[in-house]
Amino acid sequence: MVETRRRQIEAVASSLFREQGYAGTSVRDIARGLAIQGASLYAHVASKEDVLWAIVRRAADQFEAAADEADRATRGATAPGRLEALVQAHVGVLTIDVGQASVFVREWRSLSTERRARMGARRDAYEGRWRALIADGSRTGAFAPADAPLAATYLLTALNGIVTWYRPDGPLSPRAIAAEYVALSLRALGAGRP
Amino acid sequence: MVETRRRQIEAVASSLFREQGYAGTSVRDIARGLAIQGASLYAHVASKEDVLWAIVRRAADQFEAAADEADRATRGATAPGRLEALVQAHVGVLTIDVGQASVFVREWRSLSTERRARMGARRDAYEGRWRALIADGSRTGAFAPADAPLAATYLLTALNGIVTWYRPDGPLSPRAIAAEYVALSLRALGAGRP
DNA sequence: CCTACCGATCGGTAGG
DNA sequence: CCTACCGATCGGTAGG
Repeated sequence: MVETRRRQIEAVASSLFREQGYAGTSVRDIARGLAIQGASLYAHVASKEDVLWAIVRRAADQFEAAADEADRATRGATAPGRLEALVQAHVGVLTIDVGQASVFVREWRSLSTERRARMGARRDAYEGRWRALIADGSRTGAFAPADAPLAATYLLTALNGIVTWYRPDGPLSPRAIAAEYVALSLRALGAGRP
Repeated sequence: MVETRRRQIEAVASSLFREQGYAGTSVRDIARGLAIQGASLYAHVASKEDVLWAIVRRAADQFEAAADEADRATRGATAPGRLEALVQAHVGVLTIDVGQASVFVREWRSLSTERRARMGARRDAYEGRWRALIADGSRTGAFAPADAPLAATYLLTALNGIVTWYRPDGPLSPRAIAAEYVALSLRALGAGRP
């Protein structure tokens, strides 16, 4: 099960990168989590950075796919309704694998220059969806007039902050968090409940 | 000027820690920024972690002092008025030295176990001020009923996100950012302008 | 603040 | 996936 082993490596690496950062985690730390020797890891991966890259790419895929699905499910709805779906989608991906999400949010800057630039572009495009939706809602009067790019950044950093405190065994379920964060975000934009 | 040299070291270290993280920054990186040899740094500091500790402590001092001042200046005011002052104070400290603030927000977890625990307690007490103010405003009806701890976390992570994108030479002044973030935060809590 | 140096650890390779 | 190993770099010390 080559693919399964890769996933195990990435799962162990995700949680270590979340706890200690990419630079603060050694290849031997990751190997220890799999009960193998450090050098044995290279039977499965080409480099430490490849592991980071795989994690960050998969996370980006999931955020984009969830946003696509939210867009599709709310086509034609009002801006607040579409934003609600987008927030729920984002919180869902953040909480379903908080290690992976944390690496996407905080560790992508440790990528090599070229990969960092490519992922930066993807991240910017993703944030652009939020900017566009907020600008659209401001135009139609559904949201209070605001600096759409700044409001998008405000919302996204508030949401992404979830990776710093969320624990699956904590008192708040992902659904409860999403519900509160939807309410806070819609109000921040000056909209009532959709 | 022993004290001045320490400050120079901490300034260089702050911006490197912000860009590369604590673990991703070597003692020699810091020394290079001061045009001295790596080993020469130890004429001024006891360890790499002492530099991190000094930066994080100073930042904590400044956030607490700014919040004290905001509290004092708005004693007796409504919860929205007091929150406005608190947001302005927080954004002020974040932007006046974004390198230092970034280390406070993101790198404090790299402290040794004991120091990390001490700083965690200080950070929690600071967040407690926000929780208390939000709970107070919810009680008096100035804010929409909400989970006060969760709302405080939402606001603070949105604000702290400023360290990931703010540049002093960027298009938005600290005052402009603070004004927008006050409006977003008050609306998130269900309050109009104070 | 410098030179010279220390043991430990880093990411990674060779060859099974 | 293991053993054995590589050169480079790490934080830090000794002794000026």
